[in-house]
Amino acid sequence: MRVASIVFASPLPQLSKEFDYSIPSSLEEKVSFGSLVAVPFGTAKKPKTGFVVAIKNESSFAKELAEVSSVLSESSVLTIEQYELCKAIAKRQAGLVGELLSTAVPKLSVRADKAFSAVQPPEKIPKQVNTARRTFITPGLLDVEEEKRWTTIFLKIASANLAEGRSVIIVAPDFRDLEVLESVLTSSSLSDKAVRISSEDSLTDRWKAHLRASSGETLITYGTRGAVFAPSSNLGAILIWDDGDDSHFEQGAPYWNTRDVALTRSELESCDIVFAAHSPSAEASRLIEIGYLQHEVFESSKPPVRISVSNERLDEETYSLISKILSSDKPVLIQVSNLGYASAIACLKCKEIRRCQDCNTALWIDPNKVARCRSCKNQFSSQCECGGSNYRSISVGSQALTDQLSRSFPEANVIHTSGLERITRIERKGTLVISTPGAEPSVSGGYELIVFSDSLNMIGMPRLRALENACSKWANALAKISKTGRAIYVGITGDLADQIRSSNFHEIVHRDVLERGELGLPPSTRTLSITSSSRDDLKIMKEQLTELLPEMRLVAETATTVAFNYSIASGAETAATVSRSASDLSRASKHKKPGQRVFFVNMDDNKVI
DNA sequence: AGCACGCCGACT
DNA sequence: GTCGGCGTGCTC
Repeated sequence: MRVASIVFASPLPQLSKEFDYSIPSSLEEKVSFGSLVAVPFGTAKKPKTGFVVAIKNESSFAKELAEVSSVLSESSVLTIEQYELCKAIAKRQAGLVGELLSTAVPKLSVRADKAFSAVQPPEKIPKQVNTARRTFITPGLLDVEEEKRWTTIFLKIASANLAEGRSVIIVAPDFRDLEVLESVLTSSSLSDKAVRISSEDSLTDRWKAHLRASSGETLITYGTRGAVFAPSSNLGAILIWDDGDDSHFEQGAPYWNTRDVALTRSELESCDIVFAAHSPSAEASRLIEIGYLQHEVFESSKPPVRISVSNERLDEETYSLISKILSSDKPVLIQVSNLGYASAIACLKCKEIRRCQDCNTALWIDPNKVARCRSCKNQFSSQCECGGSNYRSISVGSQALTDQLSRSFPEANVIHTSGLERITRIERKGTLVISTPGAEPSVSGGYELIVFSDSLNMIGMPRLRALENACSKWANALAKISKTGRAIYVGITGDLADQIRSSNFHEIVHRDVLERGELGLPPSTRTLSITSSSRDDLKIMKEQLTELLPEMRLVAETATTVAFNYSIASGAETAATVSRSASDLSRASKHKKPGQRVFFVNMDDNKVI
C-alpha cells in the first residue's frame, strides 16, 4: 500500500501540516508529487482538495488512513522547488505554508486543464551546479537610450539563459511596467517562449499559463509579484524590476515581498538574481554596500535640472516655460503628490502655505476647526509664524491643479492621471499631464519638461522611507523625459539639491542608508510589526516577546500595533519565536472572533516607521 | 473550514 | 426530564 502526504492551501493553523492518505491501487499511476487531489476530511461531506507533497510506503500516523478520493488534474501542478520555497518563506515570515500555496498555484480551471496538452515531452536537462551571480543593474536613465533600457537588458539576459537551456522568471511591480516588458517580449524572437503569470488574467488563462510553466519546458515566465513563486524548470535567473516599489509587497499575511522571496529562491535553487532600478531600494543599496550584489551601471546622459526654491507650487519662470513648450506642441509632465482636491491653508498676511514644523506637509483645517498636519496629525495654533491669523483655503490635490491649469492653458490638452486611471500612453503633442507618482503615462520621444511640484512634501513626510521612495518616484518619471528635455524640482534645498541636480539617486539613497545604519534602523535591521484588534492580547504578546527576545527594540506603538527592530542575523530565531507566541496566544485568546485571526504578524514591515 | 461532542439554561 | 445554545477540539 502506497501512502501520499497531502497539504492544503488553507490559512488555518490547525491544517498547517501534512496529512497522510493511502492511495487506492486504481489511482496509483496518476498520483505523484504535485498532484492535485481530492480527499475526505473530517466529517465534512464534500472532499477537500490538496497537493501531494510526498509518496511513501508507510505512514507514522497511528490510526487507519483514509483514501485519496480522486485526482483533479492530469498534470503535476506543484513542483518540489515551489513547495520548498513556500516552506522557507513561511518560516522566514512567521506564516503558514498553506497561505503561500495559493500564490504558487492558481485555482483549478477544469476546462483549461482538460484542454491542456504539454507542447513537448519535457527534455530532461541535468541542472548544472552553477554559482549564483547576484547583480544590481542601474540602467540608462533616459528611455530614449534603447540599448540601455531595463527591458532590453532583461531580454538579453533571458535570451542567454534560454540558449543554455535555463528558464528565467521576470517580475515587474504593476501592469504599467508589465505592459512595457510584454511589448518588448512579444515583439522579440522569444515571444513563443514567454508565459505571463498575472492575477489579472482569467481563471482559465492563469491555469493554462501555470500548466505550461510546470511542464518542464524552458521558458521566460513573467508577471507581477506572485510570479516569483511560479513553477520554472531549471531556473537560471530571477530578474526583478524596481524592487523597492510598493507593489512588490504582498498586503496580506504573511506579508512577503518579491525581493526577499527571490533572494531565498536564489539560495535554494542557486540561480542568478538581477535587480534593476533607476533608483535603488535601501535594501538593494545595502546589499551592494556589503558586497552581496555586484553593481553594474549603464552610464547614461542626465537631463539638465533646475531647483526652484519658490514657495509657490509653480513659480513664474516655470509657468512661462510650460506655456512655451505647450505652444510648441510638445508634452509637459507635472508630478503632484496628492490625489484629488485636498485642501491647504495660506496665510493672508505673509501669503505662504502653512506647513507642519516637523514634516513640512501642508496643514489643513480639520472638521473641528483645528489647524492640523495631514501627515503626522500634529495640531498647530491658529496663528501663523508671521503673526497673521486669517487664512484663505486653497486646493492642492492633483485634480485641483488640473482644474486650475486647464483654465491657465485653455489651448492645451490637460490630462489628469493617477493610480485610478489606466492611461499608460499618450500621443506626442502639446499635452499637459498632471500625474500622481508612478502613474505617469509614457509618450514616444519623451516629455520636454517634467516638474516635480511637490518634491518638498514627498521628502518631508515623517517616514523612514520618504527619501528613498521619493527618489524612486522621481527617477522613474525622469526616465520618461526627452533627449532635449529638462526637469524642475520645487522646494529642494541644501545638500540634497546638489545630488538632485546630477540625478545621483544612488548616492542619495546610499547616504540615507548609512545614516539609518547609525541609528540601528532598516535596512541594517528588520522591522517586525504585530497588529491585533484586541488590546489585551496585544499587550500580552508585547510582554512575552520583550521577555523572550530581549535584543529587540520597540520602535513604534499604537492602540492596535506594536513594532520592533531586530537584527538580520537573528531573523530565523525571531520568526520562530514570534510564530510560536502567536499560535499559543491565539489559542488562549478570549477575544477570538469566528474566522478572524488574533494577530497579524509582519516580519518586514516597511511602513510602520 | 466544517462538524461533532459536551455541558448549562428554558421548555412541552 | 429533553431540546438546543455555541465554546472546544479534531480532522490523515
